[in-house]
Amino acid sequence: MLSQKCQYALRAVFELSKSYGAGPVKIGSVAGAQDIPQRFLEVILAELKRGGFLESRRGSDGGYTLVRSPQTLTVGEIIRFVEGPIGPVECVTGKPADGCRLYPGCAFLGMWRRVQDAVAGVYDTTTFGDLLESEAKAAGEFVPSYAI
Amino acid sequence: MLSQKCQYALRAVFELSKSYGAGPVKIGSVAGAQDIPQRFLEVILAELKRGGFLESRRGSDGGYTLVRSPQTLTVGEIIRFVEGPIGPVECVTGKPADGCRLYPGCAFLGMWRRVQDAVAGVYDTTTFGDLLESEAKAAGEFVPSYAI
DNA sequence: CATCATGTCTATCGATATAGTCGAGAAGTA
DNA sequence: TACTTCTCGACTATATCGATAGACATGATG
Repeated sequence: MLSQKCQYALRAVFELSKSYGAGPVKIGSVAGAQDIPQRFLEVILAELKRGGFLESRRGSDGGYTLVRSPQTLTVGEIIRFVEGPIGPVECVTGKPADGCRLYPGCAFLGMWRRVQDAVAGVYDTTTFGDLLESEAKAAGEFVPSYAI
Repeated sequence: MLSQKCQYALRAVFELSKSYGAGPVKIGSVAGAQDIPQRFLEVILAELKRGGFLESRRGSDGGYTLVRSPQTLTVGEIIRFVEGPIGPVECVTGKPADGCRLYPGCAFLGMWRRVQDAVAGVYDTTTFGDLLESEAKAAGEFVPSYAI
């Protein structure tokens, strides 16, 4: 399960993707649009900036800007930055010998790797550009039932 | 990331799979073979018993027995019992409206479901019988480097 | 029946992570 | 100057995790 913080980070980057190339977006605006506690979001955006994903400006007309194009920025990059390595168990995320006394003969290792590959495969092939498309498509398909 | 407890549970069931049909296995024996703190394992095995996965006998010659054949028992069943539903976020594990103000138009929903399907796909198609085979195979391939 | 070996139950504990808040300050803009 | 916005560091409450402890129940054995 991804942490709430990580989900907020993804939603924030997604929101900034919408305004890519259109000037800075204020924290309050992102918080409102994505339903994120503002003071918490401040912390998160500052981290993402330090990670090189965002730029910022202060003062009125200030706000945050996405550095790279949503078309090339993947969900996996953000998740790894916020959460650390992706994977179901420590044996396959970093130093494998770490405590696993059963390594490398462990019967579960193959399964863990299959899960890891499957998950990382999805996250690393999904860009924020893709997500923008998804949302546009969903909005297009959505037919409000105003008709009786 | 799966909890330590869940990994212990899987290793314990795996260990019991080895003795399926061959009488009860003591807690201490499982704990030793799989490197699990015994008092913690007691708690875990008791839960698995309550879940209907194991049977037990007390006294000397006592211990735990796997109820179903390793060939039909999947890893997914154990994980769900110990951890609850499988999935990267709450939106796709149970009641979806739970707080997600953006549901059902959420741009991430499709991705979450792809991840969930991929993960559950692996866990639900891996039986403890498969794991026994993996281990046997790994043991066969393992060539200790005694040769100079 | 006494005894020993084993599982069973309930409670507790310390450490860590999570989710979030707060106040003061720095840097832009008008 | 005054206002707006980001920035920084500290802080806190709560929950969960991983694990342990003690008392008890039950079965086998002699």
